[in-house]
Amino acid sequence: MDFNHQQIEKKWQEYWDQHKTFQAQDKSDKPKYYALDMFPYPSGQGLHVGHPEGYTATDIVSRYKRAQGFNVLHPMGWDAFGLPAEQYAIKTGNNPATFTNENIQVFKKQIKSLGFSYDWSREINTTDSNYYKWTQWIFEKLYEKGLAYEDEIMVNWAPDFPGGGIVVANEEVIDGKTERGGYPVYRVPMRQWVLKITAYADRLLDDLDDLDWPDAIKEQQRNWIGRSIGAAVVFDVQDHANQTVEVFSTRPDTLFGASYLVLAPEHELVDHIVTADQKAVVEAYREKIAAKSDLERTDLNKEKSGAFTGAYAINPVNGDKLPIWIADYVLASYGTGAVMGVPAHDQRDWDFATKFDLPIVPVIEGGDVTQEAYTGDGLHINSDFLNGQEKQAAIDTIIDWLTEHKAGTKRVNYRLRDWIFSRQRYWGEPIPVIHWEDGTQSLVPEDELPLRLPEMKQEQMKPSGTGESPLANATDWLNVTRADGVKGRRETNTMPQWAGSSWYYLRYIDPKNRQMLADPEKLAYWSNIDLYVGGAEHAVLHLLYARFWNKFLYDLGVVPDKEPFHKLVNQGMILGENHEKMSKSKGNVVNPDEIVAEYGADTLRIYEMFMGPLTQSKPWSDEGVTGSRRWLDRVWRLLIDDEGRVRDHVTTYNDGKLDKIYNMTVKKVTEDLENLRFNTAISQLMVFINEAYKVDGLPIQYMNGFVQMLAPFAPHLAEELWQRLGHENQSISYVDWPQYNPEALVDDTIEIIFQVNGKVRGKASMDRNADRDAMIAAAQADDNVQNFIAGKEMVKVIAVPGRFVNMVVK
RNA sequence: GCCGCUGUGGCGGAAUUGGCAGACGCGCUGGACUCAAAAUCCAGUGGUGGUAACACCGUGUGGGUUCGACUCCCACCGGCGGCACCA
Repeated sequence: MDFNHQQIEKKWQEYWDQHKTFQAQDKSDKPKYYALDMFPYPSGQGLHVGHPEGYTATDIVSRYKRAQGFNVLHPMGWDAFGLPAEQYAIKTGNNPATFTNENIQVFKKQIKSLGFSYDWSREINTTDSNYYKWTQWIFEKLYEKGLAYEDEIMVNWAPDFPGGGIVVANEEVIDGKTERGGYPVYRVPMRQWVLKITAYADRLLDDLDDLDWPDAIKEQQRNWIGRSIGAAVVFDVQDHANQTVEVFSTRPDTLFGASYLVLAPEHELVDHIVTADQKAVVEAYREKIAAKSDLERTDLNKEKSGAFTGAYAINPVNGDKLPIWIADYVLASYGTGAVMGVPAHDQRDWDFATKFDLPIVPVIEGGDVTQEAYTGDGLHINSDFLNGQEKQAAIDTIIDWLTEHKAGTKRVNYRLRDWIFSRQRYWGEPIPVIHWEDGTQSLVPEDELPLRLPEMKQEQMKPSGTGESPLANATDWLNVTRADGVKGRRETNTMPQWAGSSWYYLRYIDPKNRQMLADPEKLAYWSNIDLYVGGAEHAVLHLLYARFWNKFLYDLGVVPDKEPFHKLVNQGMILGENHEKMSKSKGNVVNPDEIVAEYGADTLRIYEMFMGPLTQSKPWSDEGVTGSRRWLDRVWRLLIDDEGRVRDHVTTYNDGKLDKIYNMTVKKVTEDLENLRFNTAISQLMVFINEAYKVDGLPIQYMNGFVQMLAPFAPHLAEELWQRLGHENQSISYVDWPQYNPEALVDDTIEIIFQVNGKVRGKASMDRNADRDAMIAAAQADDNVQNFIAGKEMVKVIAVPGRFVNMVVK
């Protein structure tokens, strides 16, 4: 008879709840282990089969670590601010808070049905004012340190976004479109809140080296930060004695090859230097550019464009007159917003110079600059004092020269921009700032935090579409008066969804603390996170922002570690049966609730872990699910008879037949768990069960050990078996992990492979201590080996005792 | 275009430091049980040839290093992901 998963799973989930089995201890002599999942956004869609994959992985590790004697912190919470709830609220008239809480309840029920060993007493919710009080507190600290500021900057404006136009961060723009929904993004100047993540650029880059993270993610962060080292070079402008143009170049050694300068169209100098006869051309060009979205400026428009300002700059190194152009291939937001055009040695400049017929002067030997730019190394030519030098030497020389002549300096630039932090939305943390009518600005005092979101009606929640936030409609909340009678208006923008998730891992450590973000002693005990599992899609959003906030909090002395997540693992995606990404439109979506109802949570857990390596994407298979259930039934039947009693062949007598396979299994499963190789661990458990079916007597000791090893994977079934095997009133969760006896793994005889010219021609069972000569003799005596060596000249014999003999013949 | 990952049976995937390729599971085939079916248990299952022993071929393609290569090196092809005028 098969086991009744519905009954067993309900029973043990209730047991765990009632006994608070998985509550982490705040104070303990045990070593700690902190296993964290990326907390979900509780969407109305409910759980997806991708969620349980990462959650099962951390749950297995958590259960394994508890059995190893660790005090384990394994929490779960809700990243519950976000646009979908607000859009739904606007559409239906629901309150986003109510709606969000309903979604959370659905998610929680689904997650609980999978039997994860979360410490639910530490559950957090980013939309809870007791939580976002501290999100606001961190913002205030950033503000006080000058790292949160308001500025008129070029922002990413997505006017078509559902529910009204919105500003998004650079990290949220993919191919000139919004990361969510794919709406076109335009660069427009707006007054917005910005966090100075660039102040941490070097540390964010350098500290990546010590992290145990997937290379792909580290590489993405490195690219995103994009540090480049070069020089700033200052050019005087002809006929404008008080104007200079500063350019940034990673190749200052090519300065003698500069034939023009290019400013970004938005560069402030343009208006000052443009000549009367070029003014119309420049203005027309700027208008054309302004109407383009980012996508049109990059992807769809590889052809260079630009306009001549009529002005000339003076090359500091040789006094040459260089025409100053504007062109949109130069970005206002990077470097100084101006470049020197060296067409001979930069492909972009070459394209531009070719189009506008500007001179191309080679200054490095090599390549054919009439065909394309030459970017390789070589000896400098046409370069006065740099002639004959190679690239690096020339760079050093020119930087010295520029510094000495006050015409430039060494300079480091980053691709990383400051984090655009304000959103024109209702459903987010209010930014705790007040704008006073006397023109000053102040923070909401710390003792007045949290600054709660006001309740709003459906129609008030709609953004105006002009960039004004809906909170501007909350008149009672909006207006404040100071003790001295000065009137003020609250900041109406809210924080982006990434705010709450940038520090949530800290709050689990002390979730109910009203005095501080978290108790320093508790932080010291639990830091750092030992294992963090989540999807790779957060490579440069959540993971970069969280590192930034952690470093800031570290500088404040609030957190003890300079990095939040020492070990990060990205689970692969679970694809549909047709090997494509699951999506409603493709009709290949699997609902975990159905699997749990029909086959049980243990089956889903085993199946998702057995599919393949955690980090790899792999397709779903309904037949694979039934196979996993079949195996659990097979385990059950091995031990339990039709009446629900332990079978007679489970015995205290050990005939030794399972000694080797049992000890091998303990060894392999333990090692695999340490390395998150869940698929091969399960496969080893299967091998053990196959062997157990072949013998007459099942030693109770081995069956206990097996059930313990099964417990992290299939906890409900394992608890039930554990109880039936005679362990009444005891959860398996804290029973010591089984040990193996290395001696049991060693056989007296070993199979030795006989090779001829590297090909296997025979094998024989030999004493494990057989020496080289004995092995070679045995090989030569083998009939089939004889067929291949007879009459041939023996060139060489390689023999590794205990393994193989290889005879090389000619 | 640049960077990272990846390519193994019909399918998902195994394979310490280079040392028996295909563990385990799915699927399929056969057998046992059954009046029969399902379920279960047992066995087989990379291809070709052979009754068999065994032989030859085989880890994306082509070369190389080695006694020996899925594993290391070079070149190329396909798939996935990221970045993409960042000077």
